[in-house]
Amino acid sequence: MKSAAKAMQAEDSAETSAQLIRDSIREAIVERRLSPGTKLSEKDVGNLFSVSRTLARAALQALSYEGLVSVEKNRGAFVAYPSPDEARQIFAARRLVEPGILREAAARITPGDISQLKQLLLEEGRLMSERGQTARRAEIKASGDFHLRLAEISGNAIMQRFMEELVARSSLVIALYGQSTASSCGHSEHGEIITAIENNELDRACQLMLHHITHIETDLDLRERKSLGLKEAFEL
Amino acid sequence: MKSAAKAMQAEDSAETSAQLIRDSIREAIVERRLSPGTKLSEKDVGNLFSVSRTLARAALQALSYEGLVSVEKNRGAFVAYPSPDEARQIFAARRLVEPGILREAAARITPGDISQLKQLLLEEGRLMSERGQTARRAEIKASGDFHLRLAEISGNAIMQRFMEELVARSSLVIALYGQSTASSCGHSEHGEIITAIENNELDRACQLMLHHITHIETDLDLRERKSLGLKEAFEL
DNA sequence: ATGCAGATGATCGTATACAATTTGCTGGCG
DNA sequence: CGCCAGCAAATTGTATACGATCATCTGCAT
Repeated sequence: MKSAAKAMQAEDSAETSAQLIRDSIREAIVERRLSPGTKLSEKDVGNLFSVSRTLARAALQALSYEGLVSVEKNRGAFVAYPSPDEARQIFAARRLVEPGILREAAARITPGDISQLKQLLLEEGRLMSERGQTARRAEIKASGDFHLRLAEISGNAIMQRFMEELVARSSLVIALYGQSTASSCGHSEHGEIITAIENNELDRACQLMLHHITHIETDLDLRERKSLGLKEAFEL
Repeated sequence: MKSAAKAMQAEDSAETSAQLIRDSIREAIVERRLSPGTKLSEKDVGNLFSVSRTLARAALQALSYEGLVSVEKNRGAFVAYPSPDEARQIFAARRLVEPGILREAAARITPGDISQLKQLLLEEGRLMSERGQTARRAEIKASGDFHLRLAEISGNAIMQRFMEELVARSSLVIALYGQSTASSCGHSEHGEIITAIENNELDRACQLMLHHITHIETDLDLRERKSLGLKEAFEL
């Protein structure tokens, strides 16, 4: 397999410090430890990770390219506060790409992949029944990982990166507009998709995926929340 | 229309210097004034734009997130040199998303959009018949703009940005592996797609789009070129 | 002559310093 | 009493400086 190449490349690039900080902050955002709109000052970030503003700034810039933080000139960086319209676009994008990814993945999937996905599902179910914030966070992550794993199986690194961005931003949207305190993702729907793939019912799997994404979106209340600044109030 | 909101936001963000540099370099890459593999040292870039290494570095970082330059730790930044496999993934991604974008665009397209697209086509045709490097460059840009304009019409900013990345990287791939010295994009195919949209033959338009993308890819010779370092020779 | 070791130069990685801009406060004026 | 001008503090924008890493070249030993 390609583990050799990957290891080589990893050893080579060696995750520069700024990337580590970026990953930490991203994880915090996706797991909802950081709320949308929170200010991320360069100094604070730098102090928090014991680096200079230079690296903090680089990390924040990187996150802004992923749409997870928005940097405003001369004002600073903030955890992104996606507008309802942005939220709709995110889910529209997922509806657009995920069936295609699913098809590619189904064409390349191995029995090993399937059992791995099932195990992921089990883990997800276990977390759902647990109580507590940490379990909730882990559940959020796990439910996203299902979609990410599918993208990985598809073998297209570009689509995989794009999906990572979409899933991360989806988590932000759900944090903002989600109502059902319960699971963000219909857990059972993931299972149905897997069995559809197993049975080679590709069209049905795609249908299920579409419904699944729409289902997540339906559980949102896409009304303008808070007033993240008068600016936005007049933009729309 | 939304020009007011856009102007407001533009006035607000005001394109920081690093972004201007990034845009300049990206344009140079897409128009093939910069060849894949060319070294972009921070000092040189800084001198060229009369800024410090700080800003040059930021611009190069940004371009690396778009996949147009690759930065190697402690070695520097280079214009990306996509591998054949990467090239295939880029076109696979386009086949995956462009039909969907086309559908969205067709649902929202206005007569004004259509005439604008046709005008773009005319311009493209005019450039095709011209000689000279500058005409060739303009043609490359115009043929990409067709796809970009479609994404813009679709009204999904996220997909639009993704398409911008894909089109830019496609240009790099064609620069590397393209054989037909002639047009990168079958010009006539763009026209057929538009007429299909006009006639509400949506399925046919998508089919044409898929063939079009595949046609571009077919005109490539996806064999390893040059030897961008023995490193890569052993990675695969 | 060939091959390895150490020095040298260039380039990147990171921190710090200074300039520019914004924000919030304070004080005077209508 | 409210409002605007102007100052002060904080934050970002950019440049420069220093340390670390890598590439190249020289010179000695084999």
